[in-house]
Amino acid sequence: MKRNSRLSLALHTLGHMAAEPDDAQTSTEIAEHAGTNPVVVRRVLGRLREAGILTSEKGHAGGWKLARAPKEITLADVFEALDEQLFSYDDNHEPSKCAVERAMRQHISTVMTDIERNLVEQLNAISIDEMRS
Amino acid sequence: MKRNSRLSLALHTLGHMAAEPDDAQTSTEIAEHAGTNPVVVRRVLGRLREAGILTSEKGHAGGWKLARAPKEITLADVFEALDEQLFSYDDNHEPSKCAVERAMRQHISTVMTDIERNLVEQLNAISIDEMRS
DNA sequence: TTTATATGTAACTTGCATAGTTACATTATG
DNA sequence: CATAATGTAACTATGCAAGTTACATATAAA
Repeated sequence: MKRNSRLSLALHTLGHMAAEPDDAQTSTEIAEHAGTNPVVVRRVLGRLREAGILTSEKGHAGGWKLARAPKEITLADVFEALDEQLFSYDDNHEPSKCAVERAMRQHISTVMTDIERNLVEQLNAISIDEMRS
Repeated sequence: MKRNSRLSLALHTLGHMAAEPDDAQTSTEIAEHAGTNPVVVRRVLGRLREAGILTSEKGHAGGWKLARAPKEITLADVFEALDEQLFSYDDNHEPSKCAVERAMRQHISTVMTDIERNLVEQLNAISIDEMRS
């Protein structure tokens, strides 16, 4: 697997779960289907659980399930749960002493914030359920 | 320096150049001001040169200059020159045998393309010149 | 109550992208 | 010719995410 495949893995898995919301799936099953490792699956799905999108049960007959109806889970929910940085611009700078640099950052930041709001709006309009077809 | 600072370095440098478009700056000067290394500067600015945004001259009294007026250089030009991946979603997959996965990818791709067009449009409306203040 | 089977998670390895560095060839100016 | 700049190859250092191993914990079934 390459980099930044968390979103990919999450959506793929949620897509399958949306088709059969009552069947629990184990991380081993999910990992085999997705061509990765059970621990990686648990790490990614763990974030979705923390966000209230999935539930997990330990032990015999345990596994992972949707925490609510597929129609009630939007793409924006998933993005936020994974804490995906949508843009590659590095925003974690300490304050610069250079006025030019500060001005540039400010401008970029404004544009990015604007675009991000726009994106989240669009992502919120799409549920996992309607993404399967 | 951390990761993905190419855009940051490029904009910062272009900002200064826009203020004094006729003064050539050496990669050593630029590196010192930006707190990095001359070779790194040459690598990043080299991309801007390939894109026709900057020119460079070797030898005594050489250095880097804007290739055209600051008003004619947009944020979109810079983004494209640096080949920045705007979104973190990994799109470089081989075709999947799983229909659910293909459907998810298709949906995401549609949303991303839409957002990206929107972003480029906004970036094209902002020139380096007007970003200084 | 024991056994099998799941998650949760820490600790480590691996792979890859980027920054940083060193060294040197090339080129242009004075 | 000496100086000072870019251009670039080759290497090291760093950081991050995926992948792996190992094991503690929890739960269901035998």
